[in-house]
Amino acid sequence: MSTKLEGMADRDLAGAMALVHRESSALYSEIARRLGLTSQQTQLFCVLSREQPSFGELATMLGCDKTNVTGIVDRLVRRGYLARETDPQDRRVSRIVLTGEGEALRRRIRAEFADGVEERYAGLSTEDRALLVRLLGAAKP
Amino acid sequence: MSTKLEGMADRDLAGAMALVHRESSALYSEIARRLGLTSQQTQLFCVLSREQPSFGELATMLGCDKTNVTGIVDRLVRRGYLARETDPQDRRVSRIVLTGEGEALRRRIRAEFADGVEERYAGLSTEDRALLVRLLGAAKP
DNA sequence: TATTGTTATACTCTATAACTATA
DNA sequence: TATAGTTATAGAGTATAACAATA
Repeated sequence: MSTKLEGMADRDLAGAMALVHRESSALYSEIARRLGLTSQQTQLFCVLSREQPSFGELATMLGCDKTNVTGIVDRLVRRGYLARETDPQDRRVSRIVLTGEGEALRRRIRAEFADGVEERYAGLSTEDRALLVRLLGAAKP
Repeated sequence: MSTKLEGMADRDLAGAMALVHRESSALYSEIARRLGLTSQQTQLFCVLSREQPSFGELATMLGCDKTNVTGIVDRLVRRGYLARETDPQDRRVSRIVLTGEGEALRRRIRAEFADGVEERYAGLSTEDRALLVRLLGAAKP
């Protein structure tokens, strides 16, 4: 494949990252279309875990302003996937909670995303895949 | 749909990919804000090379519908970064051309993206970085 | 006073369908 | 007829600023 330049490693890494980003975006879009969601909604389900983030925390996770989260969550509340819960510790904060339907959808989205990634990297051995995970996770902020 | 997890490697890889995707999205947003652009516009400059893609080709590269490209390009034409050129071979197709200003901006954006990636993976040795590039590029479609 | 989530505004991105001009 | 790009439309995402409730 591409044992390309060795003085251009950073440029190569940036290019590889840009490509990976486009591939993941395409995967999110594909899953979204299949499930009648938007790409952003799909990504929201991917960052949600069982813990219940506040609107501010979710904004940070999604990398967008908190004002956007209100709208995105609203539409998913209207469709029955999410609910708001006031934090008893601090009544200013609302926590985002998955409904039963929401949890089922979340599982399906994550499984489909994992399938897409699996298909993309099917050519790698188990060891190489573990190595890739390690390298990607290295020196995380 | 697919063979489930052997261990948790696939889940881990998917999680790592989702994280990398969010990080790159954040990087694009940050560069965009710094330069007074949108995230999409920034990504457009990152996929543009010296070759001059048609609107359809650019739509494929960006992973969006061709109808969107018209608007995105329009706004960048209005700001003096891009121009349209009718393909003499087939007068139906328009090719997107970088102006001088556009080429300068493209270089700056790619450099800033590369800087961001470099900073993120500063903890990796040169060898590990080359390995990462190789693993990411493996078995590409 | 500071913070959390919301609303208002204005603009951009998005997909679908219908249109035009070329082929 | 088929294709490339455009326009029209409607909805969703985006950031900024101003606001209400709570701390």
